Amino acid sequence: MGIIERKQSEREKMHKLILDSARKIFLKNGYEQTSMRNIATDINYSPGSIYFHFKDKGEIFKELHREGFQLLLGKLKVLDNVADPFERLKAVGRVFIQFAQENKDYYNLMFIVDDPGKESEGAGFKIAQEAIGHLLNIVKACQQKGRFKDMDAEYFTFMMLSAMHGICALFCKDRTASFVGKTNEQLMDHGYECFVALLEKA
Amino acid sequence: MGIIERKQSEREKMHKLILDSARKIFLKNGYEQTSMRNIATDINYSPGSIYFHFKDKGEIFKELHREGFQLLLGKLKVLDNVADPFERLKAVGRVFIQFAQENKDYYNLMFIVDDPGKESEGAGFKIAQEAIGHLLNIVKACQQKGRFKDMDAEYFTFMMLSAMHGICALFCKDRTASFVGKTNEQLMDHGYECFVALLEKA
DNA sequence: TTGTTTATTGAACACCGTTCAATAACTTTG
DNA sequence: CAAAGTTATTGAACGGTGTTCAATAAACAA
Repeated sequence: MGIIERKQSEREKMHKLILDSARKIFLKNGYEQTSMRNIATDINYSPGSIYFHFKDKGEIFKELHREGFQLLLGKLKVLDNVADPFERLKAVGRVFIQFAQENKDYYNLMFIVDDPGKESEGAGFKIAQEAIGHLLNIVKACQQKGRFKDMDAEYFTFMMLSAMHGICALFCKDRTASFVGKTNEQLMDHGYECFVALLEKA
Repeated sequence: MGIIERKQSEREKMHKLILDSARKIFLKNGYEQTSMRNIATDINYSPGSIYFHFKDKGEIFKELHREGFQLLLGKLKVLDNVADPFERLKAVGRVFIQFAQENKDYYNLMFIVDDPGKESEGAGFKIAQEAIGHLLNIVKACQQKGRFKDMDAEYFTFMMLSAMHGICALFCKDRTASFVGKTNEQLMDHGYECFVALLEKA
């Protein structure tokens, strides 16, 4: 019976329609500045209708949150081809920062905006953990090649992530204005190269 | 005529009353989760009255934002006694992170919550710039003693700040759950020591 | 006492996320 | 085909938000 399948596909179409509009508006105006009515108006639907397809605003957030991580992970996966683990580590940082530059709003959603749902739960948490595990493995591979031998791998990974996130977070919140005469991109790129210079001496 | 002075002092008293209540509620529930009506109720005033003393919610934010920076700067100033610039630099980071741990909500207000007012403007911006200039000077002093000689002082400062902020931002947003079996404080403290270890080798 | 400035009020406006009874559209059953 | 049932959609309504503003009270100056 192809009827329930058609029903299903129509529900999926509606799901996608809402999500596409939400993505567009979320990434333009930010999560807080986007209302359910904005989305509803955009797709010519009633506000209440969205709640038939999504439990609440946080549910839409979660889906976009996951999207963002998949996008980032996809870009990081390419680096598996880089044979030397230290080169891979440095490249991860560069790709991470580039991702933030090119997807400022996804980045906000993923790392900065308050998680409306409960933390440490759901697919979003799992995928974040996957990303961290990935980074941790690279660090350990570096150590097996003799780098960062005297460091705890987990704390070192956390520190790496913090440094990269710090750069991106200041960028996303435009807290870079105090460095006059330098563009955001200059600060981020050269700032990261400073960090890499430290790594290279360790 | 002491009358206009009394008037003035009463206006200041009211200003303080609102600010005290706002601080209490902001730092407990967060900026977004605090309403003008919450504040008004707390001090037994009408919602509209607040607008006689503050332009809008963002104006209150700005004042607390400034407070936070003054608190932080006060703690950093103590470190002027540390003679060796590199020791001073390392201590700045430790104090910064400690500040975030002890004043999570101020930290949020200062570095994470969206600035409701226009950026790069007003006293808050000036004080932030002062803090950065302070850090920059320490970095330059380190360079004069032979450290970080091959680095650009400004980019290096930005990188330092990013690393510290990254640690604190992950903490403030509880994005640390993916590191199982470690407390926030452990991650922050040991993570920072990892970073210091890098600095020491440079 | 009258006029003027200053401070306070609370209703009102336009928005928000969310709920829900009503309803329309479509599918299944009798 | 008609009745019953399921599914999707609606828009009003609820309680909340930041903010404005005419009315008002209080304190001062003339």
